[in-house]
Amino acid sequence: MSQPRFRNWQAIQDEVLRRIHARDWPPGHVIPNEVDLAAEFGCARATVNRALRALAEAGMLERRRKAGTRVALHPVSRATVDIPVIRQEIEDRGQSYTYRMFSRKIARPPVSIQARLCPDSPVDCLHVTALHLASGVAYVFEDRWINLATVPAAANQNFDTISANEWLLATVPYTHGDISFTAEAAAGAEADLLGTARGAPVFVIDRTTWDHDRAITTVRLSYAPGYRIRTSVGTPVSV
Amino acid sequence: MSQPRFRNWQAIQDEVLRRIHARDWPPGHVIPNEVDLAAEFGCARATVNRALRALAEAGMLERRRKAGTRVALHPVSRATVDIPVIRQEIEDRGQSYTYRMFSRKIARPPVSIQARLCPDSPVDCLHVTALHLASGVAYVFEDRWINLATVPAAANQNFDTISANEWLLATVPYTHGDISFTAEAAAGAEADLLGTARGAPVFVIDRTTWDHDRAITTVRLSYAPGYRIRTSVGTPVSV
DNA sequence: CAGATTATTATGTCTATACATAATATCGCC
DNA sequence: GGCGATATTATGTATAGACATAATAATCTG
Repeated sequence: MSQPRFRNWQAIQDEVLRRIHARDWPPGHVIPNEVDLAAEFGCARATVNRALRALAEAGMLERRRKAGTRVALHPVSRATVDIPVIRQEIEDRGQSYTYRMFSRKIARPPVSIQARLCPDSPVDCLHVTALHLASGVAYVFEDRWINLATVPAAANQNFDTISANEWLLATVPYTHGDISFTAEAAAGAEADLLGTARGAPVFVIDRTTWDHDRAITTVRLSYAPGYRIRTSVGTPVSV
Repeated sequence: MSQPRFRNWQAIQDEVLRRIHARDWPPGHVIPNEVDLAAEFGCARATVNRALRALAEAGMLERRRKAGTRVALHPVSRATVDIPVIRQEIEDRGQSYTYRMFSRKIARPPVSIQARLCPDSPVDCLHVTALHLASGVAYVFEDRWINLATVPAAANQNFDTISANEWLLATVPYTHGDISFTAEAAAGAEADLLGTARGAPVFVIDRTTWDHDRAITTVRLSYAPGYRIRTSVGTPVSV
């Protein structure tokens, strides 16, 4: 029984997926170990490892040392969402980007914001509100607090030509961030600026970013009606 | 100048990230090639490759053969969102899961659904609506069409005890899917079932899944107010 | 000089081997 | 039989070397 010899890791990945789909290896099933698979596929163990590791990252397999590799019981859909810079997002749609700042002042943030930016002791923050427009039409309203203890340089920026969104990305590197998506009712001023009725559903992205342990900024982005985040799931099978 | 010798790929990843954050390597900068970095770090090229590949997958670097590796110009936040089975999601919150089916009938879907499930020629589909409850409270309303040409077995399932969501995941493997997130106004029956006012903002997930080129199902999940998808971004630095 | 061909280069990957590490299984002891 | 020490096992990772591949740069040719 001379095997067709799977020579690259994608081919092995596809074959493993095929067996999962064909229920040769049903959910929960412990699959053969890397050495055996390498022998069966006629390749090095490192190649099998590469294929299985990729499948584990995609959520199809669960791997534990000594315990082995099993087919995931709950095949969660693991989608990767790219959240681009707003200017980029608009220009990628073939529309022209404009930007209008509405307010900019230094203040102590409300406790809800303090909890995220400076949980230990309140510090001065820069509060900026602005609107991003696509071909002249309101696209997203930005309500941002910048931690001046982490980013003192922000105090010297007036943000009337370049948005805080872009300035921060270009100036202040971050190590990690929290993001959440919700559907909320458009509040007063927000609704007016987005050109929608009060109480209309708006898609909201809340994001807080840090540089190591120091919070940089927290922002609420409320998108005009019709906004949709698209993504896809699925193992990168060469269909 | 004896280097500290970076012996594992995570250490190399951290060092590369440090240089990016420190603006030693600003956005757009072409970093040294793998051979040089391996020499500098005192490790094998494969180890450098592992570190850089991981950073490229995270969106921090852009790599092209021959052209080399450069720091990403637009550091898009690449977030991975796990979309679990609904029962799992509710039970993970420590709440009890219940399920109520509302309607189930075989019919030709409307054109908007046909476009996704059977673009070539209309086929019979199973239309199921149901409500998932967390500790007795409405959690998410499910409006699903199942392609009977792809999944004929679904016609024999009444879905009164097990939800279509779970049955499909356990029975029909899929290769890939489209997902989108929107904020929409709760429509009539939907609003009543979710226990919210009509027109109230609901978070909606639309998903269509395929097995290779054959569409399996398309579903609209509208979540009760307060629903929030959380995720995080950031390179896996060992902070 | 334009266009086609060839050389160069950096990443992509495979191999074989070795050792590290975490988790389980087993054994010996009380 | 219960419990702690030890052996075993599968994955995780590092290494040096090799060849593949894509994209660019250089060169040749009409």
